[in-house]
Amino acid sequence: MFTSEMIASFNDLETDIYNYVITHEHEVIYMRIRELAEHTHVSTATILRFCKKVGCEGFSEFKTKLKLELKSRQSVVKSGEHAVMEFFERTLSSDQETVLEEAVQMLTQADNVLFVGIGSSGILAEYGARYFSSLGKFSMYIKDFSYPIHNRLQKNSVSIVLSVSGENSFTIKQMNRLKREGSKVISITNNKQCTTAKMSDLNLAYYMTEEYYEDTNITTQVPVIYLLETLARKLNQHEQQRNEILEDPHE
Amino acid sequence: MFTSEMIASFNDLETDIYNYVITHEHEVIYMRIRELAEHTHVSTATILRFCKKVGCEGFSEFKTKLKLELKSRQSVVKSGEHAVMEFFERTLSSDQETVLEEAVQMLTQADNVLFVGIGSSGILAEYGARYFSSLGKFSMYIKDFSYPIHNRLQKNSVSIVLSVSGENSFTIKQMNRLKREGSKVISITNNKQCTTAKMSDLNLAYYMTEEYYEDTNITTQVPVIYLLETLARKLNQHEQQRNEILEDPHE
DNA sequence: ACACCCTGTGTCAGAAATGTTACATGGGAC
DNA sequence: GTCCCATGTAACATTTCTGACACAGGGTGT
Repeated sequence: MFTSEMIASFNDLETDIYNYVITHEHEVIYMRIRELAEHTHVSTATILRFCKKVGCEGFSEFKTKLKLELKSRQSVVKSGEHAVMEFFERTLSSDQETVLEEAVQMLTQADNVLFVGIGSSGILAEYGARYFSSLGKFSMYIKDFSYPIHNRLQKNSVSIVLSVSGENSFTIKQMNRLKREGSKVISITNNKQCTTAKMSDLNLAYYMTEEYYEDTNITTQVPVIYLLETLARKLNQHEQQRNEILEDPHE
Repeated sequence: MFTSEMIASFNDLETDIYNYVITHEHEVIYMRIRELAEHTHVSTATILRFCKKVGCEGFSEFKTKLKLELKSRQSVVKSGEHAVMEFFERTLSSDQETVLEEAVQMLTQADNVLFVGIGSSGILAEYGARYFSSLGKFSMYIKDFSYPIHNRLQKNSVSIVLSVSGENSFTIKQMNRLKREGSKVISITNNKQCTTAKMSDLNLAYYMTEEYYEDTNITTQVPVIYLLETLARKLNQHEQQRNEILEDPHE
C-alpha cells in the first residue's frame, strides 16, 4: 500500500496524515473524507492530494485499497499446495512458452496432424484429434497400429505422441514407423528422461509426480488436456494471422 | 473476486452482468454505474444489488476491487490462459468440496458407475470410466445409446453424465432412461442453468466462459478431467478407509 | 378463476458523499 | 517587497447511494 519511496516523499502534513491513517486503520476505512480531514486537522483537498500521491484516483479508491489490505493481512493464504496448481504456475510463469511456440511453428507448416497414444493416453489422443479438428486443423487419431496410413497423410505431417511414462513399447514402435515415413514428431510426456522424449523432434514435459495404483499409472492427465488445448488455440490464432497477411498484404 | 458460490447463486440478469463484466473488464473499471447499467440493459439498482451480492459495499468498491484484481493478474500470469487458473482458484479455495463429498458418498454406495457423454464429452466419459476402473471402482462407458444395459448393472448404480452445454438431446434422453431404471445421476456441466443439471440428483459445475469456433463448442475441458480424477481419488480414499474399519473395527 | 403474496426489477427523487475548480491566504525564499 | 508554493476555503458538479414505491410474473391456496 505505502511504498518506502512514497513515505520518503511525504512532507510534514502528509506525514501527519500517514501516521494517523496507519494508527487508525480500522476507523479510517469507515470515515468520510471530511471526517478524516477533521481528525488530521487538514482540509479535504489535502487529503485528496494525499490520496493521489499514494496512487489512488480518489478517496474512495484509497479506502477500498486500505480495506483490502487489512483483510489480506489477517487471512492466511490457503490453496497453494496443490500439484496441479504447481503445474500451472510453472507453465504460466516460466518459458515453456518458447517450446510451445516452436511446436506451433511446426504444426503450422504441416498439412495434417496425427495423434498417437495407448490406453488412457489413447483416449486423450482422441480428444486431441477432435479438438484440433474442431478448430479447423485436419487431424486424426491412430487407434489401430497396423492401420495402413495413406501416403497423402504421411506427406508433410506432424505426429503428436502421448505417453505418460514415455516407455510404452507399442507407442515407441509406432513413433519409429512414423518417423521413418517422414513425419515430424512432437511428444508430450511426464518428463524428458524417457525414450519417447529423446526420440522425438520436440518434447513437452509436464513433470507431475507419477502415481501408481496396483501397477497402473494414475498420474493426473490434467496438464495433457491443457497442453493439447493450448496448442490447438495457439495454432489456430497463428494460422488465422497468417491467412490475414496472405489475403491482404497491405494492411 | 468471484467465488463459485457467487456465480452459482446468480440469476439470469446477474449472469448477464457477470458475463459483461468479465468480458469487458478493462472498460468496466472506468465506467460510471449508469454506463454499466446501460451496457447490460438493466437498472442501476440491479447493478448495485449485484455489487452487494459479490461482497462489495457499493459500486465504487466493486470497481476498485476489479481494478486491483486486473493489476495483480497481469503481474503474475502472462496474458491469455488465466481462465483455467481461475477455475482452480475457485475450487481450491471455496467449498465446492462439500458437493464433491456428497458425490463421493453417492458413489461409495453404488456397485458400479456408468459414464455417459457424446462427442468430446464422450471421450472424456471414456477417460473417466478408465480412470475409475484403474482405481478399482467398477465402471464403464456407455458409447452406444441403444446398447442394452444388463440388469445387474442397473441395480444400484450411479451414472455420471458429462455435457458442456447440458442441453444435448441424446444425452438427456439417455439420462432419463437411466433414471427410470433406478440409477442415481451425477452430472458435470459448465453451469447449473441447464436441463441436464436440473434433472440430475447432483450437479458439479465448473463455470468456464463458453467458447465457440464456427458453431462447435471449444470450451476448455481441463476442469472436467480434474473433477473426474479428483472424484476417483477421493472415492478410492473413502472406500479404503471404510474397508479398514470393516476389517478391523477396533482401530 | 380469483385473490394473494413474494420476489425480482425498474423508477425516481433526494440525500450524502466525493471530486473539481477557482480563488484566498500566508509564510518563506530571493 | 514580491513571487511562489503549499494549503485552506467554499461553492459547485458529479456521482453514488438510499429508500420508497410501482409493477410484472409466478406460485399458492381457496
